[in-house]
Amino acid sequence: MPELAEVEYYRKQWDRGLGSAVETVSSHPASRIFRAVPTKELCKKLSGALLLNSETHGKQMLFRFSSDIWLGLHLGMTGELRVEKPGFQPGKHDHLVLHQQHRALVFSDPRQFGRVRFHLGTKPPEWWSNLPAALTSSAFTPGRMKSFFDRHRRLSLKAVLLLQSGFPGLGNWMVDEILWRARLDPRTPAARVTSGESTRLWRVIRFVCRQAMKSVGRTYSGLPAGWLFHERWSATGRCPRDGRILVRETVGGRTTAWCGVCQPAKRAQ
DNA sequence: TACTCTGTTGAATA
DNA sequence: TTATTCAACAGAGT
Repeated sequence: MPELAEVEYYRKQWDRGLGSAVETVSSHPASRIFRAVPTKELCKKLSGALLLNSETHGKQMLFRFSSDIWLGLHLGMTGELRVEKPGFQPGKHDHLVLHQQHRALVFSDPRQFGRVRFHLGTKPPEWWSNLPAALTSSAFTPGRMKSFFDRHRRLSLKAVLLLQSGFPGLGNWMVDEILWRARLDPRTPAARVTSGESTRLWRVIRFVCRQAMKSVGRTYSGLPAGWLFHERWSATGRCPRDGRILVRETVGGRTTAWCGVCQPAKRAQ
């Protein structure tokens, strides 16, 4: 379940290949992750190109190569990037492998919910430039968040925060963590959030994103004790604040854990 | 063995 | 237009 910090972790895996040329490319062209991408052309173009830099935006990754080549990757649910030894033989789930002289850069995804994009041009592709404001950037303002809530008034907070068009990079556990910290019931309709709660929520979003980025890793084991994260997976998980057994229900179509005591339901008006 | 659950995106449906 | 449901896929767990 790669969310923004985990995506950042995977992006960095490929950093070891920065400045080096791709010698050959292997791929499973029929794999779903390529969607409409012309794999033949992608392999041909990337062969000989230098990996110049990379960045993440929410759950999206963009790798820039010489000769105006851009490679966009999305890990979906089970995708991962890793580095293997030179001459690596791709396994069943290794859909795209960039072979360099001293290593192989591997994109692997058993369930094929991930996605590869490909762009040629002097400027970044449109699907990259048009991404919503990053949550840790100055462009993500309380006002912007409020107007997003206004556009999705009837949706539960859980569902709204999962919308990548408003909160790029948030995933299931991060949203639960955020709502727990902001002491808001995940089922609360976006329209019922008061301006005070909204401000609090905005601060918590930035806090959780920054902390998650600081403890970048595949397992999030770097997250401080006392976070909901450590409790929310098990059926016997308890609220780190008051020790109550967490409620577990499907909200917004996703398994959600919250504390019925410190995240009280709003009464009907 | 057969079933359920996992979690993200986007298409289909309401 | 907006909200909900479901399919895509593979594997781990019961």
